[in-house]
Amino acid sequence: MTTIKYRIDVCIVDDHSMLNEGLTSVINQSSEAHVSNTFTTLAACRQALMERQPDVLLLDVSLPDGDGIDFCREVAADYPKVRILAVTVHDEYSLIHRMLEAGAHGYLLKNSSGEELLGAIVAVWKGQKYISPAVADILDSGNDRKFVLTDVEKNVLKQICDGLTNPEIAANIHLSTETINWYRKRLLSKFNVKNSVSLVRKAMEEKLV
Amino acid sequence: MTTIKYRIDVCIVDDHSMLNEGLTSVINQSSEAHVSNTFTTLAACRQALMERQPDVLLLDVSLPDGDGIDFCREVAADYPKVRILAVTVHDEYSLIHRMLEAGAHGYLLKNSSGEELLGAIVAVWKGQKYISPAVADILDSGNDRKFVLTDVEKNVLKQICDGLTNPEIAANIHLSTETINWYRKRLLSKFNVKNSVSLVRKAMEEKLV
DNA sequence: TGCTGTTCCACCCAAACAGGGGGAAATGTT
DNA sequence: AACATTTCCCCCTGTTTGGGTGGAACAGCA
Repeated sequence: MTTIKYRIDVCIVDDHSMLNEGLTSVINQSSEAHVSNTFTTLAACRQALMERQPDVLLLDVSLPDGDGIDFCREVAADYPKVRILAVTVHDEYSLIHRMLEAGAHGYLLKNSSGEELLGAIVAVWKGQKYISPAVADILDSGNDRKFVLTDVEKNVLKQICDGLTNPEIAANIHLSTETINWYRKRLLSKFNVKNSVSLVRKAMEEKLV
Repeated sequence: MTTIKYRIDVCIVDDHSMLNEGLTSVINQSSEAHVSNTFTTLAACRQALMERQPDVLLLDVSLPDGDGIDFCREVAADYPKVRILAVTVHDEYSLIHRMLEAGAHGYLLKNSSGEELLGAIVAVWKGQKYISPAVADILDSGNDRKFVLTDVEKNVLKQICDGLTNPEIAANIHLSTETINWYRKRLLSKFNVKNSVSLVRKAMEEKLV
Protein backbone atom coordinates (compact mmCIF):
# COMPACT_ATOMS: atom_id res chain seq x y z
CA MET A 1 0.00 0.00 0.00
CA THR A 2 1.41 3.33 -1.04
CA THR A 3 1.37 6.46 1.03
CA ILE A 4 -1.13 9.11 -0.06
CA LYS A 5 0.45 12.49 -0.71
CA TYR A 6 -2.61 14.51 -1.65
CA ARG A 7 -6.36 14.14 -1.84
CA ILE A 8 -8.06 15.93 -4.68
CA ASP A 9 -10.28 18.79 -3.51
CA VAL A 10 -13.79 18.31 -4.92
CA CYS A 11 -16.90 20.49 -4.83
CA ILE A 12 -20.36 19.36 -5.88
CA VAL A 13 -23.15 21.43 -7.42
CA ASP A 14 -26.43 19.55 -7.64
CA ASP A 15 -29.91 20.50 -6.52
CA HIS A 16 -30.64 16.96 -5.32
CA SER A 17 -29.17 17.09 -1.85
CA MET A 18 -29.64 13.33 -1.55
CA LEU A 19 -27.13 12.86 -4.32
CA ASN A 20 -24.90 15.50 -2.80
CA GLU A 21 -24.78 13.73 0.52
CA GLY A 22 -24.44 10.36 -1.11
CA LEU A 23 -21.60 11.36 -3.40
CA THR A 24 -19.85 13.12 -0.57
CA SER A 25 -20.01 9.97 1.48
CA VAL A 26 -18.72 7.82 -1.37
CA ILE A 27 -15.89 10.17 -2.30
CA ASN A 28 -14.77 10.76 1.26
CA GLN A 29 -14.45 7.04 1.79
CA SER A 30 -11.88 6.93 -0.97
CA SER A 31 -8.24 7.74 -0.61
CA GLU A 32 -7.96 9.77 -3.81
CA ALA A 33 -10.30 12.66 -3.14
CA HIS A 34 -12.38 14.44 -0.55
CA VAL A 35 -15.35 16.81 -0.78
CA SER A 36 -14.72 20.25 0.59
CA ASN A 37 -18.13 21.73 -0.14
CA THR A 38 -21.50 21.04 -1.73
CA PHE A 39 -24.04 23.47 -3.18
CA THR A 40 -27.62 23.19 -4.37
CA THR A 41 -27.64 26.46 -6.28
CA LEU A 42 -25.33 28.15 -8.75
CA ALA A 43 -25.42 31.35 -6.72
CA ALA A 44 -24.04 29.62 -3.64
CA CYS A 45 -21.31 27.99 -5.66
CA ARG A 46 -20.40 31.22 -7.44
CA GLN A 47 -20.12 32.93 -4.09
CA ALA A 48 -17.85 30.26 -2.65
CA LEU A 49 -15.61 30.11 -5.71
CA MET A 50 -14.56 33.70 -5.15
CA GLU A 51 -13.08 32.65 -1.82
CA ARG A 52 -11.61 29.33 -2.69
CA GLN A 53 -11.33 27.09 -5.76
CA PRO A 54 -11.46 23.30 -5.63
CA ASP A 55 -9.44 21.09 -7.95
CA VAL A 56 -12.50 19.50 -9.49
CA LEU A 57 -16.09 20.73 -9.69
CA LEU A 58 -18.86 18.17 -10.13
CA LEU A 59 -21.61 19.99 -11.99
CA ASP A 60 -25.17 19.02 -12.81
CA VAL A 61 -26.81 20.38 -15.97
CA SER A 62 -30.24 21.35 -14.67
CA LEU A 63 -30.11 23.58 -11.64
CA PRO A 64 -33.04 25.52 -10.16
CA ASP A 65 -30.84 28.54 -10.41
CA GLY A 66 -29.94 28.59 -14.04
CA ASP A 67 -28.17 26.68 -16.71
CA GLY A 68 -25.27 24.37 -15.94
CA ILE A 69 -23.93 24.96 -19.42
CA ASP A 70 -23.68 28.71 -19.06
CA PHE A 71 -22.20 28.29 -15.60
CA CYS A 72 -19.62 25.92 -17.00
CA ARG A 73 -18.56 28.53 -19.54
CA GLU A 74 -18.41 31.12 -16.76
CA VAL A 75 -16.23 29.02 -14.47
CA ALA A 76 -13.95 27.96 -17.30
CA ALA A 77 -13.36 31.63 -18.11
CA ASP A 78 -12.98 32.93 -14.54
CA TYR A 79 -11.14 30.02 -12.94
CA PRO A 80 -9.29 28.11 -15.67
CA LYS A 81 -7.50 25.92 -13.13
CA VAL A 82 -10.76 24.39 -11.89
CA ARG A 83 -11.50 21.16 -13.73
CA ILE A 84 -15.17 20.64 -14.46
CA LEU A 85 -16.79 17.22 -14.49
CA ALA A 86 -20.41 17.14 -15.65
CA VAL A 87 -22.49 14.64 -13.69
CA THR A 88 -26.05 14.38 -14.93
CA VAL A 89 -28.88 12.12 -16.02
CA HIS A 90 -29.16 13.74 -19.44
CA ASP A 91 -27.91 11.57 -22.26
CA GLU A 92 -29.04 13.72 -25.19
CA TYR A 93 -26.49 14.46 -27.88
CA SER A 94 -27.25 18.16 -27.92
CA LEU A 95 -26.66 18.61 -24.19
CA ILE A 96 -23.45 16.61 -24.07
CA HIS A 97 -22.09 18.47 -27.06
CA ARG A 98 -22.92 21.89 -25.66
CA MET A 99 -21.55 21.03 -22.23
CA LEU A 100 -18.20 19.91 -23.60
CA GLU A 101 -18.07 22.92 -25.88
CA ALA A 102 -18.69 25.12 -22.84
CA GLY A 103 -15.46 23.85 -21.34
CA ALA A 104 -16.35 20.76 -19.32
CA HIS A 105 -13.40 18.41 -18.94
CA GLY A 106 -15.49 15.32 -18.43
CA TYR A 107 -19.02 14.02 -18.80
CA LEU A 108 -20.48 11.31 -16.61
CA LEU A 109 -23.98 9.88 -16.38
CA LYS A 110 -25.57 9.34 -13.00
CA ASN A 111 -25.95 5.67 -13.72
CA SER A 112 -22.19 5.30 -13.62
CA SER A 113 -20.68 3.59 -10.61
CA GLY A 114 -18.91 5.31 -7.76
CA GLU A 115 -15.76 3.64 -8.93
CA GLU A 116 -16.05 5.20 -12.36
CA LEU A 117 -16.74 8.55 -10.74
CA LEU A 118 -13.53 8.38 -8.75
CA GLY A 119 -11.61 7.36 -11.85
CA ALA A 120 -13.09 10.31 -13.71
CA ILE A 121 -12.23 12.73 -10.93
CA VAL A 122 -8.61 11.58 -10.97
CA ALA A 123 -8.48 11.70 -14.76
CA VAL A 124 -9.77 15.26 -15.14
CA TRP A 125 -7.59 16.37 -12.25
CA LYS A 126 -4.59 15.06 -14.15
CA GLY A 127 -5.66 17.22 -17.06
CA GLN A 128 -7.19 14.48 -19.16
CA LYS A 129 -10.63 14.55 -20.66
CA TYR A 130 -12.94 11.88 -19.30
CA ILE A 131 -15.95 10.81 -21.35
CA SER A 132 -17.69 7.73 -20.05
CA PRO A 133 -18.11 4.95 -22.63
CA ALA A 134 -21.90 5.31 -22.82
CA VAL A 135 -21.53 9.02 -23.49
CA ALA A 136 -18.87 8.45 -26.14
CA ASP A 137 -21.28 6.13 -27.94
CA ILE A 138 -23.95 8.81 -27.97
CA LEU A 139 -21.51 11.37 -29.31
CA ASP A 140 -20.44 9.03 -32.09
CA SER A 141 -23.88 7.87 -33.14
CA GLY A 142 -25.23 11.38 -32.87
CA ASN A 143 -22.54 12.78 -35.11
CA ASP A 144 -24.20 11.79 -38.36
CA ARG A 145 -27.73 12.75 -37.48
CA LYS A 146 -27.00 15.93 -35.58
CA PHE A 147 -29.40 18.73 -36.35
CA VAL A 148 -27.54 21.79 -37.54
CA LEU A 149 -29.83 24.78 -37.30
CA THR A 150 -29.20 28.39 -38.22
CA ASP A 151 -29.96 31.12 -35.71
CA VAL A 152 -33.23 32.06 -37.37
CA GLU A 153 -34.26 28.44 -37.52
CA LYS A 154 -33.57 28.02 -33.80
CA ASN A 155 -35.58 31.13 -33.07
CA VAL A 156 -38.53 30.01 -35.18
CA LEU A 157 -38.35 26.51 -33.70
CA LYS A 158 -38.49 27.92 -30.22
CA GLN A 159 -41.56 29.98 -30.98
CA ILE A 160 -43.28 27.09 -32.74
CA CYS A 161 -42.68 25.04 -29.60
CA ASP A 162 -44.34 27.81 -27.61
CA GLY A 163 -47.47 27.31 -29.69
CA LEU A 164 -47.22 30.47 -31.76
CA THR A 165 -48.65 30.50 -35.29
CA ASN A 166 -46.86 31.65 -38.44
CA PRO A 167 -48.46 35.14 -38.40
CA GLU A 168 -47.59 35.60 -34.73
CA ILE A 169 -43.97 34.60 -35.22
CA ALA A 170 -43.76 36.80 -38.31
CA ALA A 171 -44.93 39.78 -36.27
CA ASN A 172 -42.40 38.99 -33.54
CA ILE A 173 -39.30 38.93 -35.69
CA HIS A 174 -40.50 41.26 -38.44
CA LEU A 175 -40.52 38.82 -41.32
CA SER A 176 -43.19 37.83 -43.78
CA THR A 177 -45.68 35.15 -42.78
CA GLU A 178 -44.65 33.24 -45.88
CA THR A 179 -41.03 33.29 -44.80
CA ILE A 180 -41.90 31.87 -41.42
CA ASN A 181 -43.96 29.23 -43.15
CA TRP A 182 -40.94 28.41 -45.28
CA TYR A 183 -38.73 28.04 -42.20
CA ARG A 184 -41.35 25.85 -40.60
CA LYS A 185 -41.31 23.60 -43.61
CA ARG A 186 -37.52 23.49 -43.61
CA LEU A 187 -37.57 22.44 -39.95
CA LEU A 188 -40.08 19.70 -40.71
CA SER A 189 -37.79 18.48 -43.44
CA LYS A 190 -34.61 18.68 -41.31
CA PHE A 191 -36.23 16.76 -38.49
CA ASN A 192 -37.85 14.42 -40.94
CA VAL A 193 -41.35 14.75 -39.52
CA LYS A 194 -44.65 15.57 -41.15
CA ASN A 195 -46.29 18.07 -38.82
CA SER A 196 -45.55 20.63 -36.15
CA VAL A 197 -46.70 18.44 -33.28
CA SER A 198 -44.10 15.79 -34.10
CA LEU A 199 -41.55 18.55 -34.61
CA VAL A 200 -42.14 19.85 -31.10
CA ARG A 201 -41.88 16.39 -29.60
CA LYS A 202 -38.62 15.67 -31.34
CA ALA A 203 -37.15 19.03 -30.41
CA MET A 204 -38.08 18.45 -26.78
CA GLU A 205 -36.69 14.93 -26.77
CA GLU A 206 -33.42 16.22 -28.20
CA LYS A 207 -33.49 18.98 -25.59
CA LEU A 208 -33.22 21.67 -28.25
CA VAL A 209 -35.96 23.78 -26.71
CA MET B 1 -27.15 6.69 24.05
CA THR B 2 -29.82 4.06 23.75
CA THR B 3 -29.28 0.51 22.64
CA ILE B 4 -30.49 -0.31 19.14
CA LYS B 5 -32.84 -3.27 18.95
CA TYR B 6 -33.47 -3.43 15.25
CA ARG B 7 -32.36 -1.74 12.07
CA ILE B 8 -34.95 -1.37 9.35
CA ASP B 9 -34.18 -3.50 6.31
CA VAL B 10 -34.15 -1.29 3.20
CA CYS B 11 -33.82 -2.07 -0.51
CA ILE B 12 -33.26 0.51 -3.22
CA VAL B 13 -34.43 0.41 -6.83
CA ASP B 14 -32.95 3.20 -8.93
CA ASP B 15 -31.17 3.09 -12.25
CA HIS B 16 -28.67 5.74 -11.15
CA SER B 17 -26.11 3.60 -9.39
CA MET B 18 -24.43 6.73 -8.09
CA LEU B 19 -27.51 7.51 -6.09
CA ASN B 20 -27.78 3.88 -5.05
CA GLU B 21 -24.28 3.84 -3.66
CA GLY B 22 -24.67 7.24 -2.11
CA LEU B 23 -27.95 6.46 -0.38
CA THR B 24 -26.61 3.15 0.80
CA SER B 25 -23.67 4.90 2.36
CA VAL B 26 -25.88 7.52 4.02
CA ILE B 27 -28.41 5.02 5.35
CA ASN B 28 -25.81 2.58 6.60
CA GLN B 29 -24.18 5.33 8.61
CA SER B 30 -27.41 5.76 10.53
CA SER B 31 -28.54 3.68 13.44
CA GLU B 32 -32.15 3.30 12.30
CA ALA B 33 -31.77 1.43 9.04
CA HIS B 34 -29.44 -0.50 6.81
CA VAL B 35 -29.48 -1.34 3.10
CA SER B 36 -29.64 -5.04 2.35
CA ASN B 37 -29.69 -4.76 -1.43
CA THR B 38 -29.80 -2.35 -4.35
CA PHE B 39 -31.09 -2.85 -7.88
CA THR B 40 -30.90 -0.88 -11.10
CA THR B 41 -33.69 -2.75 -12.85
CA LEU B 42 -37.18 -3.85 -11.93
CA ALA B 43 -36.44 -7.36 -13.13
CA ALA B 44 -33.57 -7.77 -10.67
CA CYS B 45 -35.68 -6.44 -7.84
CA ARG B 46 -38.64 -8.66 -8.74
CA GLN B 47 -36.35 -11.64 -8.74
CA ALA B 48 -34.89 -10.84 -5.32
CA LEU B 49 -38.28 -10.12 -3.75
CA MET B 50 -39.32 -13.71 -4.33
CA GLU B 51 -36.51 -14.82 -2.06
CA ARG B 52 -36.61 -12.17 0.59
CA GLN B 53 -38.66 -9.06 1.36
CA PRO B 54 -37.23 -5.92 2.94
CA ASP B 55 -39.18 -3.74 5.36
CA VAL B 56 -39.00 -0.70 3.13
CA LEU B 57 -38.46 -0.40 -0.61
CA LEU B 58 -37.09 2.85 -2.00
CA LEU B 59 -38.48 3.10 -5.52
CA ASP B 60 -37.74 5.48 -8.38
CA VAL B 61 -40.46 6.30 -10.89
CA SER B 62 -38.55 6.11 -14.14
CA LEU B 63 -36.66 2.86 -14.59
CA PRO B 64 -35.07 1.60 -17.81
CA ASP B 65 -37.01 -1.56 -17.23
CA GLY B 66 -40.53 -0.31 -17.00
CA ASP B 67 -42.83 1.85 -14.99
CA GLY B 68 -42.29 2.44 -11.29
CA ILE B 69 -46.00 3.04 -10.88
CA ASP B 70 -47.02 -0.33 -12.26
CA PHE B 71 -44.30 -2.01 -10.26
CA CYS B 72 -45.55 -0.31 -7.13
CA ARG B 73 -49.02 -1.71 -7.73
CA GLU B 74 -47.50 -5.14 -8.32
CA VAL B 75 -45.45 -5.15 -5.13
CA ALA B 76 -48.34 -3.79 -3.07
CA ALA B 77 -50.48 -6.69 -4.30
CA ASP B 78 -47.88 -9.47 -3.99
CA TYR B 79 -46.06 -8.37 -0.84
CA PRO B 80 -48.43 -6.21 1.21
CA LYS B 81 -46.01 -6.11 4.15
CA VAL B 82 -43.35 -4.29 2.14
CA ARG B 83 -43.65 -0.53 2.63
CA ILE B 84 -42.95 1.46 -0.50
CA LEU B 85 -41.30 4.86 -0.42
CA ALA B 86 -41.14 6.67 -3.76
CA VAL B 87 -37.88 8.59 -4.18
CA THR B 88 -37.76 10.57 -7.40
CA VAL B 89 -37.06 13.89 -9.07
CA HIS B 90 -40.54 14.14 -10.55
CA ASP B 91 -42.72 16.76 -8.93
CA GLU B 92 -45.68 16.65 -11.32
CA TYR B 93 -49.13 16.35 -9.80
CA SER B 94 -50.16 13.55 -12.11
CA LEU B 95 -47.22 11.33 -11.23
CA ILE B 96 -47.45 11.85 -7.47
CA HIS B 97 -51.15 11.16 -7.55
CA ARG B 98 -50.81 7.98 -9.59
CA MET B 99 -47.91 6.72 -7.48
CA LEU B 100 -49.82 7.12 -4.22
CA GLU B 101 -52.90 5.58 -5.79
CA ALA B 102 -50.76 2.62 -6.86
CA GLY B 103 -50.02 1.91 -3.22
CA ALA B 104 -46.92 3.91 -2.33
CA HIS B 105 -46.72 4.69 1.38
CA GLY B 106 -44.56 7.73 1.00
CA TYR B 107 -43.31 10.18 -1.61
CA LEU B 108 -40.00 11.96 -1.38
CA LEU B 109 -38.18 14.23 -3.80
CA LYS B 110 -34.51 13.74 -4.46
CA ASN B 111 -33.76 17.24 -3.27
CA SER B 112 -34.75 16.22 0.24
CA SER B 113 -31.99 15.80 2.79
CA GLY B 114 -30.61 12.50 4.00
CA GLU B 115 -32.10 13.32 7.35
CA GLU B 116 -35.57 13.65 5.88
CA LEU B 117 -35.04 10.38 4.03
CA LEU B 118 -34.26 8.55 7.25
CA GLY B 119 -37.27 10.12 8.92
CA ALA B 120 -39.43 8.99 6.03
CA ILE B 121 -38.08 5.46 6.15
CA VAL B 122 -38.88 5.20 9.83
CA ALA B 123 -42.32 6.73 9.33
CA VAL B 124 -43.45 4.38 6.56
CA TRP B 125 -41.95 1.45 8.44
CA LYS B 126 -44.17 2.35 11.39
CA GLY B 127 -47.13 2.19 9.03
CA GLN B 128 -47.56 5.92 8.60
CA LYS B 129 -47.81 7.71 5.29
CA TYR B 130 -44.96 10.10 4.63
CA ILE B 131 -45.45 12.93 2.14
CA SER B 132 -42.71 15.50 2.14
CA PRO B 133 -43.91 19.10 2.60
CA ALA B 134 -43.00 20.17 -0.94
CA VAL B 135 -44.98 17.25 -2.35
CA ALA B 136 -47.97 17.99 -0.14
CA ASP B 137 -48.03 21.53 -1.52
CA ILE B 138 -48.11 20.23 -5.06
CA LEU B 139 -50.93 17.85 -4.24
CA ASP B 140 -52.95 20.66 -2.68
CA SER B 141 -52.40 23.25 -5.37
CA GLY B 142 -52.91 20.67 -8.08
CA ASN B 143 -56.23 19.58 -6.68
CA ASP B 144 -58.25 22.36 -8.26
CA ARG B 145 -56.63 22.37 -11.66
CA LYS B 146 -56.30 18.65 -12.16
CA PHE B 147 -57.23 17.50 -15.61
CA VAL B 148 -59.95 14.86 -15.53
CA LEU B 149 -60.02 13.06 -18.85
CA THR B 150 -62.28 10.26 -20.03
CA ASP B 151 -60.72 7.14 -21.49
CA VAL B 152 -61.41 8.16 -25.07
CA GLU B 153 -59.99 11.60 -24.41
CA LYS B 154 -56.79 10.08 -23.02
CA ASN B 155 -56.54 7.82 -26.04
CA VAL B 156 -57.03 10.68 -28.48
CA LEU B 157 -54.62 12.88 -26.54
CA LYS B 158 -51.96 10.20 -26.72
CA GLN B 159 -52.33 9.86 -30.46
CA ILE B 160 -52.33 13.62 -30.98
CA CYS B 161 -49.08 13.73 -29.03
CA ASP B 162 -47.69 11.09 -31.38
CA GLY B 163 -48.31 13.46 -34.26
CA LEU B 164 -51.30 11.68 -35.77
CA THR B 165 -53.95 13.71 -37.60
CA ASN B 166 -57.69 13.56 -37.05
CA PRO B 167 -58.31 11.21 -40.01
CA GLU B 168 -55.53 8.90 -38.86
CA ILE B 169 -56.84 8.72 -35.31
CA ALA B 170 -60.37 8.20 -36.62
CA ALA B 171 -59.18 5.22 -38.63
CA ASN B 172 -57.37 3.80 -35.61
CA ILE B 173 -60.28 3.78 -33.20
CA HIS B 174 -63.09 3.50 -35.75
CA LEU B 175 -64.75 6.81 -35.18
CA SER B 176 -65.70 9.63 -37.51
CA THR B 177 -63.08 12.26 -38.31
CA GLU B 178 -65.50 14.89 -37.09
CA THR B 179 -65.82 13.13 -33.74
CA ILE B 180 -62.08 13.08 -33.31
CA ASN B 181 -62.02 16.74 -34.23
CA TRP B 182 -64.61 17.34 -31.53
CA TYR B 183 -62.49 15.52 -28.96
CA ARG B 184 -59.49 17.52 -30.00
CA LYS B 185 -61.41 20.71 -29.45
CA ARG B 186 -62.59 19.52 -26.06
CA LEU B 187 -58.98 18.79 -25.07
CA LEU B 188 -57.92 22.26 -26.20
CA SER B 189 -60.65 23.72 -24.08
CA LYS B 190 -59.89 21.54 -21.04
CA PHE B 191 -56.21 22.41 -21.17
CA ASN B 192 -57.05 26.00 -21.95
CA VAL B 193 -54.77 26.26 -24.97
CA LYS B 194 -55.41 27.40 -28.49
CA ASN B 195 -53.68 24.82 -30.68
CA SER B 196 -52.43 21.26 -30.73
CA VAL B 197 -48.79 22.20 -30.31
CA SER B 198 -49.47 23.89 -27.00
CA LEU B 199 -51.69 20.98 -26.04
CA VAL B 200 -48.84 18.54 -26.55
CA ARG B 201 -46.41 20.67 -24.57
CA LYS B 202 -48.77 20.96 -21.65
CA ALA B 203 -49.57 17.25 -21.68
CA MET B 204 -45.87 16.44 -21.68
CA GLU B 205 -45.10 18.91 -18.91
CA GLU B 206 -47.87 17.38 -16.80
CA LYS B 207 -46.48 13.94 -17.67
CA LEU B 208 -49.83 12.78 -18.99
CA VAL B 209 -48.29 11.25 -22.10
C1' DT C 1 -14.74 37.31 -61.07
C1' DG C 2 -17.80 33.46 -60.74
C1' DC C 3 -19.43 29.92 -57.55
C1' DT C 4 -22.01 28.32 -53.67
C1' DG C 5 -24.79 28.74 -49.86
C1' DT C 6 -27.80 31.23 -46.83
C1' DT C 7 -31.52 34.11 -46.17
C1' DC C 8 -35.63 36.05 -47.47
C1' DC C 9 -40.09 36.49 -50.05
C1' DA C 10 -43.89 35.02 -53.31
C1' DC C 11 -47.69 32.13 -55.35
C1' DC C 12 -50.68 27.97 -55.82
C1' DC C 13 -53.33 24.50 -53.60
C1' DA C 14 -55.13 20.79 -50.91
C1' DA C 15 -55.49 19.21 -46.40
C1' DA C 16 -55.97 19.84 -41.65
C1' DC C 17 -57.21 22.58 -37.81
C1' DA C 18 -60.13 25.44 -34.67
C1' DG C 19 -64.52 27.92 -33.38
C1' DG C 20 -69.26 28.02 -33.54
C1' DG C 21 -73.69 25.81 -33.92
C1' DG C 22 -77.11 21.66 -33.27
C1' DG C 23 -78.59 16.90 -32.26
C1' DA C 24 -79.19 11.78 -31.16
C1' DA C 25 -78.25 7.56 -28.70
C1' DA C 26 -76.45 5.23 -24.66
C1' DT C 27 -75.43 5.22 -19.86
C1' DG C 28 -76.00 6.22 -15.20
C1' DT C 29 -78.34 8.47 -11.24
C1' DT C 30 -81.86 9.76 -8.54
C1' DA D 1 -89.68 7.87 -15.36
C1' DA D 2 -87.11 12.04 -15.47
C1' DC D 3 -82.72 13.72 -15.39
C1' DA D 4 -77.99 14.67 -16.37
C1' DT D 5 -73.77 12.97 -18.38
C1' DT D 6 -71.14 10.85 -21.65
C1' DT D 7 -70.29 9.60 -26.09
C1' DC D 8 -70.86 10.11 -30.72
C1' DC D 9 -72.03 12.46 -35.25
C1' DC D 10 -72.95 16.41 -38.51
C1' DC D 11 -72.96 21.24 -40.45
C1' DC D 12 -70.78 25.74 -41.57
C1' DT D 13 -66.90 29.06 -41.38
C1' DG D 14 -62.46 31.03 -41.71
C1' DT D 15 -57.56 30.26 -40.53
C1' DT D 16 -53.49 27.61 -40.43
C1' DT D 17 -50.69 24.21 -42.12
C1' DG D 18 -47.80 21.57 -45.27
C1' DG D 19 -46.08 20.31 -50.12
C1' DG D 20 -44.71 22.14 -54.20
C1' DT D 21 -41.96 25.67 -57.23
C1' DG D 22 -39.53 29.73 -58.17
C1' DG D 23 -36.65 33.70 -57.62
C1' DA D 24 -34.00 37.87 -55.68
C1' DA D 25 -30.49 39.80 -52.44
C1' DC D 26 -26.37 39.00 -50.10
C1' DA D 27 -22.52 36.68 -47.99
C1' DG D 28 -18.09 34.16 -48.03
C1' DC D 29 -14.67 32.13 -50.78
C1' DA D 30 -11.74 30.34 -54.47
